[in-house]
Amino acid sequence: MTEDRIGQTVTVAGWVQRRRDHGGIVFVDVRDATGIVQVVLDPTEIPEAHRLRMEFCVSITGEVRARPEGTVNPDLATGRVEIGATGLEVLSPADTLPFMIEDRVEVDERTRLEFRYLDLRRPSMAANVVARSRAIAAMRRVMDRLGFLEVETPTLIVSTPEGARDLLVPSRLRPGTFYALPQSPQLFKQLLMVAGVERYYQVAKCYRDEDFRADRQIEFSQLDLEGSFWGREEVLETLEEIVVEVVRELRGVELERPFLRLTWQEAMDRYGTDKPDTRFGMEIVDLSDVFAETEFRAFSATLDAGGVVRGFNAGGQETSRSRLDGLVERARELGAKGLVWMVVQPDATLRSPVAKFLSDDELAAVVERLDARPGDLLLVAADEWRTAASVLGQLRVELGRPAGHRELAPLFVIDFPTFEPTEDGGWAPSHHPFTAPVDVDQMASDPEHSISWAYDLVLNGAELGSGSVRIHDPEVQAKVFDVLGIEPEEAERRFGWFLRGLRYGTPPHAGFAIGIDRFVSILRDEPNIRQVIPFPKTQTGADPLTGAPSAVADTHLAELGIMLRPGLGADDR
RNA sequence: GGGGGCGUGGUGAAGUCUGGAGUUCACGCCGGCCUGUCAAGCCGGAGGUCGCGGGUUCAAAUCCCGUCGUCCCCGCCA
Repeated sequence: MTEDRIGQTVTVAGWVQRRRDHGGIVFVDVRDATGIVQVVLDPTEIPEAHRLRMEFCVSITGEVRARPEGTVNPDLATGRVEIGATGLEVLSPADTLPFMIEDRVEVDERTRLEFRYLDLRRPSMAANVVARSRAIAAMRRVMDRLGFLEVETPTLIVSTPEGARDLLVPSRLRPGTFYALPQSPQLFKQLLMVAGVERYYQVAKCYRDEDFRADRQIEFSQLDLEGSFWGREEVLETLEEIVVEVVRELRGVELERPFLRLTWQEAMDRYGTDKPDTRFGMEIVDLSDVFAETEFRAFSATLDAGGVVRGFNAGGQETSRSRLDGLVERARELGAKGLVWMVVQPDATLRSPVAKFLSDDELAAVVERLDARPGDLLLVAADEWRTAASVLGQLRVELGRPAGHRELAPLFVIDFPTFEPTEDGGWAPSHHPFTAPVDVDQMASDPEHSISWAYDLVLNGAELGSGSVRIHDPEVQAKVFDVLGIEPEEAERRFGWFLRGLRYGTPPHAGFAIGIDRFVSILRDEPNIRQVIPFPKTQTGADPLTGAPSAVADTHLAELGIMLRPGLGADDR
């Protein structure tokens, strides 16, 4: 609706974004999915103009004309023209709104979800819907270009008690038994490789019944993909193609390839996390050797016990005593035994509560290692390696993460450990039990140091997804189960249907899954994924719009052979 | 399972610390005036179980206990 339509008679249908009723003349901004245009109504010709209210759905006919001198609105794409109305039809009036359809109003999120259909009319939310669609379209475009087949897998599957809690669906035809909703299409996509599909992808809904977070919902979407005769390189190259295409589509920028790669060990050592945010420095530095001979008990005791002393330069920060005490408190919350702060003075000496316990050489070495300049705040932790890493990593992010996230820093973390220790002294898969170890013999003899062919995609410090080269040899699979303490009988009972499939000529294969909600929310600068999910749930799993989850009729339960335990609070139906 | 923030006309906020009449501001809604606005303006009006329950007090939005809802975080998320 621009100047090239001047003189044309048009009909616009949409919603009343705003009305400005001057009595003798009425201006109405009409909004549809494509934009906003100003309509001018003369109440002497169209008396109904006075009745218009926000969000009425209307159809207006009139002539497009140039706006009079001095009334052009440069903020509007259609601001040089207006429609002189000759006819007005109210297609549907609107009740008084629960909130206004504008971005600048912050509304309680529960209310937004209860009236999500109105919330989605807000420009930024409408743009999120568009962005999500375009992101998925870009993904499909790449997959199609690379010769992938989109294959659907079932959402009512067998429960495999492993990983997250399953969501269960009772079976009517087989009372007392349950389907599970898939946590991912993992095993089905591997069987598609056995089936000879070779290049598979799917935009898949996944379900994990764990507690909610800003970046976690009970149901979410993944771009799931898998390739036969593939190893890690093929997967990572494909991922780069996808990420570059989606970022180009949503941000209009061209990411550099190849993406940065860090091994898991490097990521943990330098950033204290397996999902580093590399948009800023403040890298963590090992100081253990600096304090190898230290007199300072807190450090020497930790080192003697096999721990580490590490720190990072937080740069220029507010260094009031209360702030510094707060950081120490925060470190304790995060599990550290303590935290040592040092503030670099103008003469390059260090102000620190522990300075008097440290030698001049040690202090000088710290300044040098951390490249410290006057005004810098240095944070040092002495602890068991993993604790030191996670505490410093968390503090680094809290002190350094840039506001907003316009920059994009994608990277791959590779060479994940195959296992992580469990509380009872055993081993749990750090990715999943179908992940191929790099060295099978070492995996069996030294599980602690075994590296697997697992990798993550990280964007701005958020885990966008993970994948791995899979085990295609039943012998290797059996050895992994052995390390995990899963007896062959148990493996057969839980995964037999899948393991049988591996015994009929399984091609080597590898794959990945990208979290679509997280990806789009980062590219849209949204602080949580609910903003890019049209109908999300609250932190307690409720949908304020529909009232889900709800109690159901006793007759319905009886049909399923289900009797509820008393006192669950859901029996007030 | 645990820690923290928030809950006040339809919406957003102030008032809560330090108890004293449901008080205030902006938007919306209703009525009136108004022919060039674009967050229109001006005048008038309606609209409340201060989330809910209990307690302390002469008196509770305010203090205490409990509970519900919501958000953030830890645990959890192969």
